Amino acid sequence: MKLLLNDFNIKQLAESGECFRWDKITENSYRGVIYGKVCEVTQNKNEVNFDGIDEKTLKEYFDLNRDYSAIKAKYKDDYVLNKAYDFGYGIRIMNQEKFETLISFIISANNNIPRIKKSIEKISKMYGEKIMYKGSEYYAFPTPKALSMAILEELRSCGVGFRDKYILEAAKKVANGEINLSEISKLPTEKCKKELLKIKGVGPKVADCVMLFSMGKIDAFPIDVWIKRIMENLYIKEEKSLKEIEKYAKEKFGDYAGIAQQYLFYYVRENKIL
DNA sequence: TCCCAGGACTACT
DNA sequence: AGTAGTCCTGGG
Repeated sequence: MKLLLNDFNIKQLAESGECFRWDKITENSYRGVIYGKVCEVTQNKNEVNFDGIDEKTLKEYFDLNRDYSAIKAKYKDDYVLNKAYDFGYGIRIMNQEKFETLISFIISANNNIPRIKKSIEKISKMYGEKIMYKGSEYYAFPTPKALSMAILEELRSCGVGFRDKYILEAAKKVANGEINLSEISKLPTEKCKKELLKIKGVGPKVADCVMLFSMGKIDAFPIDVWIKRIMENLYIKEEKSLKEIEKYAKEKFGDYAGIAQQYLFYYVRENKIL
């Protein structure tokens, strides 16, 4: 299926750090394992070809119904943000699967992106279903039930380290219904966050990432070390606590704080500024 | 060898 | 309420 898209760049998305299951195939094509299927995206300028996934799912996953240019235009007086928008052109806030996002960001704590990706691949291979695509094997991210039956030592062998117990506990809670992620996602952002924080291994940053990248809560503003640095150095001009930075960001960026966050993050990280 | 990585938990005030 | 110390792991 071919679509003409503005504000879409699969390369930027795949490397943005909000998703972990996209890999480069050629210079302009990427493959991702999403919603239990393999999706191949080939892009030439604004002409984007999708294979493997239906249009409805794609529009949901890539947030294609949102007008990013209109949102960016609201902040045209913000010099830093505009630099970030230009640099990260094509980044969007995706709607990924909730359970996968929860586990992925539990793994992300005090970790780095290459290792996070490696761990998720291993977990999928060990507990997920095999998918064949163009003659290659891929593995879907496991269901809560499948992952809840994992053995701790096995999980540890996926390179997740001390997070093994958090992953297993979270999977069990989702599998037995103690936590219902889709119900939680219907709550307003602050209440939703409160529920997510009940899960061990989920702190403020991870909860915000889960809400932003899988629950459509684009006002969520995850604060990692990079975002802390950029906010303190380029906006607030002094050191602040995480709570104060969050308050400042939500006042400054409003309902679209999460979108601003994602561009700012990509901008500072890729340029290694600050 | 030590240090760090998109934090969170624990154990203290 | 707020804050040091500690934590798997592997790449530099």
